[in-house]
Amino acid sequence: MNNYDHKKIESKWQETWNKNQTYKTAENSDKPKQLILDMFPYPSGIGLHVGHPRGFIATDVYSRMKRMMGFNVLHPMGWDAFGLPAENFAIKNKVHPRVAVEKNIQAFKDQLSVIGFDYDWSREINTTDPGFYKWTQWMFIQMFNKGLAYESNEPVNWCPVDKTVLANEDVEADGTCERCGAKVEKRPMRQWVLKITDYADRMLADLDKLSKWPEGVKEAQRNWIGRSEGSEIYFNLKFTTHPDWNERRDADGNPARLPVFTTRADTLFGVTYIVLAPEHPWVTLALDENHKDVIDNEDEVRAYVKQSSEKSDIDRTNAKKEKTGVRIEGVVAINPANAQEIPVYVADYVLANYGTGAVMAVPAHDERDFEFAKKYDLPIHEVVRPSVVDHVNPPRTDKATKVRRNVHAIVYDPKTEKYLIIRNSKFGWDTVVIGGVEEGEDLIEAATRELQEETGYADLEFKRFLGNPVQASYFAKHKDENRNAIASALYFELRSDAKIKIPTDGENEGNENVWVSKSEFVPGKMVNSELPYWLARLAKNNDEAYVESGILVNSGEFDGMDSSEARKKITEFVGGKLMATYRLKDWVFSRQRYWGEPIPMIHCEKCGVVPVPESELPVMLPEVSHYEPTGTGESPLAAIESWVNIPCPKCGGAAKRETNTMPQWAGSSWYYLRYIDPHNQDAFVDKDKEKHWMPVDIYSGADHATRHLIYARFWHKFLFDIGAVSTEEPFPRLEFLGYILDKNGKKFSKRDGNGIDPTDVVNQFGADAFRLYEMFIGPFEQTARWDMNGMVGTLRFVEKVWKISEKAKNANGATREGIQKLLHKTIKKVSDDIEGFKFNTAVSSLMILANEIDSDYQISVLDLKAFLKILAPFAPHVAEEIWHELGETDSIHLSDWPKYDSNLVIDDTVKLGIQVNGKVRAEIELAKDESEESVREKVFAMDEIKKWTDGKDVKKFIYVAGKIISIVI
RNA sequence: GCCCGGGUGGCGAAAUUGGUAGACGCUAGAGACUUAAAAUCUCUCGGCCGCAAGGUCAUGUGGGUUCGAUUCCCACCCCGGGCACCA
Repeated sequence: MNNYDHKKIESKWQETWNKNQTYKTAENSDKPKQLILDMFPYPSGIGLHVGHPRGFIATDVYSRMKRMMGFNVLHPMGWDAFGLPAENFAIKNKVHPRVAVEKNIQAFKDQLSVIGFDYDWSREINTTDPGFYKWTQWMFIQMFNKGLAYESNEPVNWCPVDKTVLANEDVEADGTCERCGAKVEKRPMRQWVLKITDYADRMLADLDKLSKWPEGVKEAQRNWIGRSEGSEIYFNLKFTTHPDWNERRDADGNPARLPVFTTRADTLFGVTYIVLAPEHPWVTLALDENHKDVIDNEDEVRAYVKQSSEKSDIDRTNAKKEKTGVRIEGVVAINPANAQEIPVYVADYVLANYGTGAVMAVPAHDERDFEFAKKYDLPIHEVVRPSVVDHVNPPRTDKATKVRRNVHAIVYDPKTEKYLIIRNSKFGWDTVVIGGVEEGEDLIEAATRELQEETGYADLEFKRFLGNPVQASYFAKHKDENRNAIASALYFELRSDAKIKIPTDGENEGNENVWVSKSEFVPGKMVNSELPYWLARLAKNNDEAYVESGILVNSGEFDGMDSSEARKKITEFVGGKLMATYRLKDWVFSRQRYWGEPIPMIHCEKCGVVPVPESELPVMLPEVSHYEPTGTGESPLAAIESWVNIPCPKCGGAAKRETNTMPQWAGSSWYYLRYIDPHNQDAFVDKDKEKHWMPVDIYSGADHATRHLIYARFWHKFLFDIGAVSTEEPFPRLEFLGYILDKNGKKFSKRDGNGIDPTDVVNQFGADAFRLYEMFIGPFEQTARWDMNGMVGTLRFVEKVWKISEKAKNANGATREGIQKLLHKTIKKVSDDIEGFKFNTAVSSLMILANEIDSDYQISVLDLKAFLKILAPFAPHVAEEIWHELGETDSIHLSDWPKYDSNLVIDDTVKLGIQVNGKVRAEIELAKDESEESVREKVFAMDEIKKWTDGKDVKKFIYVAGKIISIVI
């Protein structure tokens, strides 16, 4: 054997594998299947950097192992090539997008080819291929036929730079375009929209079944779908200036009424006004030319609506901004719970596209309403009382409950900055001064009296109440009854130390006045369960809404009811309905750009919207002279009259093609299915083949939690519903790939010029060392930093493998027991680690084994081959080369995965640490199943142990076989 | 603000999920080989005390449970990500 020369062996084997079709997926096979999938790349003009192959190498390793384990493996690759970046690249470089994409794909393939992947290239797909997008269009028509694709004229996100509409998912949280960073505007425009919200509940519920998805991705999807349960409640309107309007009825015979969505129907009695979004249909109606007489301050309202329409979304949705609004004069709403007449406002803190675009405002129990009410001086009515259950003496279910009024006196001494508490030595507790309110007493009198009786302090100044009462439930032992204490807190400051004398027996027995600092004046150190509320109100000066659940008050017959029960009961009571609403919006599906799938629809003057007949698919993307966006809301396709104007397929009359195209996410929503049957002309996938290969066994890729993975799940569920696929979820196991950053923790970017071309690294270190390093760099799902120094380590490892193979081959001896055992342990570990996507520790264990072999080369050729086999997925070229050097003629990658001998994996003896009082003091080698008696004897005979135990009492001797020995003295 | 992740040597990280913390790799230092350098090989490498044996502190911070805690519980701090005027 010569010296290790990666250039020679890598190109040799890549050519051989190609020639022999080593990795071709069998069309008919008795073997069990594995569909191992990467998120297919977007062939950008910049090319790949070292971060991209990480995921591809991982699935390559995984698929190679599975193939050797006897699976029929489908590990395909393809291109997601429609969409804005490809088009923008093409415009900038003055080439046709198709030409640019072809060039980019070739560049990507060149970069990938040197790494030595096991793709079956005969199944390559490309979303811009008419044979592919024919089916994307076909699926769109199926959605249209099921009513899931519809036209809408709602205001949509418009990117002024890319000159196209964006889906909500394409807009960043700060209101900028995800692609170009421009501020996104709202424009009313005719759009195709997919009714993804119809699937919201199922997508949410089925997340729970995806046990092999990272929790974070599922959580992001839950947030994105944003289901909240609540009630729709109807507020009738009363027109005060123009009562004739009160007689009007809608189509269902209802009077004018406003539906509102709320999650807090329990606070209905606390509603003090109604707020409508500026875009609310009722506001639009009232401002309409034809309804001039409905409200009194039309001009003012119109001005406000105009003003907020001119605000950007970012300004509109900034919670920190001060709230504004205008009262609509001449109309009031009727609270259905108590028939109270309440004012109606229009304010832009209410969003038109969430819920019903109208809210019932409960300033006492909602922060936003509270802020608005304070500003416009609207009433604040408490209807939910905070409620605590005493953690020391919780109420008993078998006892009667009595209600009692309490006062809590919070006393502060500004001079010492301390608080007064009572420390009771008899019961061992600290408490604030507490007392009952007696007949005919007000709260201040009661608190002042209690302070004097219990502490003697007589010169106190009452400052203020700490908000509304809090209810505390507890069991009062001395009275053998449950108590609901309605406690009010009163805040006092100490004026002077003047005291009166108090008796120290009776009720005061064991009591002692103590002044404590703020840090001790906290729940946990003191028994009062209400204390957190008092402290918060002390800090916030009572200037806060209580937004939690509690016990209802001031709510008529619902007083005393728990919030959660009241939500249902009050909704029923006022004839509302329980329902859920979603943050998720329907998917805006059209783009006013050239480089996308034409939407296969025809607009006929007579028949309306008619889908292109399926026999005429695909609707080919026509050639145009200008593919730059027009900016008018029409795509460049609209300019080609010969293409646009066609006879209606239904009536033969004059009709026009739809000129919008689909978004980039269309093809990627189902591409994985096409790999199964990529050349099928009659169906997007043959049904039997689909049944055989689906679901995808492993889906690996970067963070697309809220875009691709939402769309693809929705799309797949639709295909399932029309019987086109056999599973409800496409990807039962998702492996989330961490990014690779540069040495300084920065993302690789064209602008920073910090990209590292994998081809350069492969040229220098070889594909095998590169692959090993990409796997060794850290946990697969974790972000990693690229360090060229690390490449040295894996290259040394490959060279070591080369060296030990040659030495072992020449030695041609038997395997030493130590190596034998380690080999079998390593087989187990590598198998388990690859299965669990823990590639970094798999590589590490291979290194450990190589080091062990390197110590004396006492390994048989047979065992050496087993080592090569488990190395082969990571370093396919060098493993193949040595394999053939050892006389094999078939590919190592088609050989069988070694099995480990379970007897060899377990050690007969084991080294245990010996702890004395929790500290490791010595180490001992014992038989695996050594008896406790013999262990005890051996341990206490050891000098290192005698040193610690001599002359001491051994209180405890713990021996956990195979784990630890622990001595307590 | 709410919800997910995460915090371990100079660095990337391990640790059989309660049992000897720091495997494996990088960097650094010392040495061998060499005319020299590179490559390679050997040794050292968490902090502090010590010539050493050894001791002691140490897995973001502070408490707790336990014979024993990186792992479990409570409180808090920091970093990354998702959502956020969502009623």
